[in-house]
Amino acid sequence: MTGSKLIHVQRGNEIYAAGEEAAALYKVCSGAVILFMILEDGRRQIIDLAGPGDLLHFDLDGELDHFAEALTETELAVFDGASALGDPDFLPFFLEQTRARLAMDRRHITMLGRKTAQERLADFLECVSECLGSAPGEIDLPMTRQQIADYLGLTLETVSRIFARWVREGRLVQVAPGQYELPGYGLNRVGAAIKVSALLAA
Amino acid sequence: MTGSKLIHVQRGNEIYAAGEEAAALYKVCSGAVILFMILEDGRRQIIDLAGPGDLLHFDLDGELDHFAEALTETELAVFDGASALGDPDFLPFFLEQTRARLAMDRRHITMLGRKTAQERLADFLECVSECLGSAPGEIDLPMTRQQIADYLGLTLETVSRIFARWVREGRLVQVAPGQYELPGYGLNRVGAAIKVSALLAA
DNA sequence: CGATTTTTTGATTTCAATCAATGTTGGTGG
DNA sequence: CCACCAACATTGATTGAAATCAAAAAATCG
Repeated sequence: MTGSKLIHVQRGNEIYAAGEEAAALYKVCSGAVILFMILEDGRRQIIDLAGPGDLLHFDLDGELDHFAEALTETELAVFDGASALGDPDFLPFFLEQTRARLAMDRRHITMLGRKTAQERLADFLECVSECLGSAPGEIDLPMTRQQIADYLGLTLETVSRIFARWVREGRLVQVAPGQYELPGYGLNRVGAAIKVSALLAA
Repeated sequence: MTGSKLIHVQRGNEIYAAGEEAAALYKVCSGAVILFMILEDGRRQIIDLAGPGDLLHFDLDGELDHFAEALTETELAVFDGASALGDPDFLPFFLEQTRARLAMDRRHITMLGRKTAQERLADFLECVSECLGSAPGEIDLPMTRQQIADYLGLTLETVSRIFARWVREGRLVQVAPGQYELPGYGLNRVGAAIKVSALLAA
């Protein structure tokens, strides 16, 4: 990336805050980032997860309307958006990123508006396994119950209960803290997608 | 718009469907459009409202993932996105539109994930009064209860009950079918924004 | 190892969904 | 013009999924 500099952010640290002037664009090189909004009374909603290759926001000026925080130790390329858009190589990447982010957000809206707690968590695990890319059938979850709940529009207790139920019913195996596995996945490793539907089956 | 043609769509008619190849971009000239997704079992979520000046989608190729339908009689400019992006006047407009749409979607996510039914409806009325621009303090609502519910992630009964309660409590006045007014608005017409907070006050 | 954070689990409540009529409105044709 | 019909909206009774309240248990960290 021309004219970019690299920064490191530790787990849990803020990258930018709502209200800050949008001065730079950020691209994730390694690690994972959560983007979120906070209501006046403290209610929090995580908007998006960003992994390697993703841009965090697309604002070239004005105030940012959301917060960004490192979920794990994260390396970011920081650069000036206005000048980068002059680069003919950068523009298609920028457009594709915004398009992809809009598609993610549309899915997120549909999930929050119309899906049950269990469906949301299943969708989320599928999304995480793609997005933060672990081996197929395995899920690497560097998030607390509260963070998952804030992404899904639920409470941490509800998230905890659903995990507990799936593990109790043998639909999900916890191999380590923050690491889960879908049992019997070896049998149907047809594609890359995790068969999260198995989590919901009656 | 260079190389564009105008089309008319009647209220309730489909503009495009999910699964269609993204061949053209659409800009609303007059009227209003809803964008929505439908789950396999028929649950529907309205993603966005588009009014005059708005682009409906931003996909230059690939399959569209959502539906677009005219809410009122609508006039649309249809044009080729790929060639329009070559136009140096068009690019900034396109970028600003995607940015604005992302901001709307983030607010929508936060609303669906973290707000109560009443807060959602109040937010929605505020959004509609800006977006489909009626006079300040007045709200023009060309949508059925079901459509409002599908935007807010609620049922039509819940939406109906909240309207009924606000009208009963004198927080909202129905001047005509689909037309509401905030009473006492003349006193605080400080800015352009409707004081929806009055709807929620204890 | 102690202290703090995070997670689990249980009991109870609550908001909105669901189920079920009834009432309105607007368009159409007699 | 009015009667009829089909959408659309309201209202009530009841249920239900997830939130809230409240401890205990487990994991993480210095």
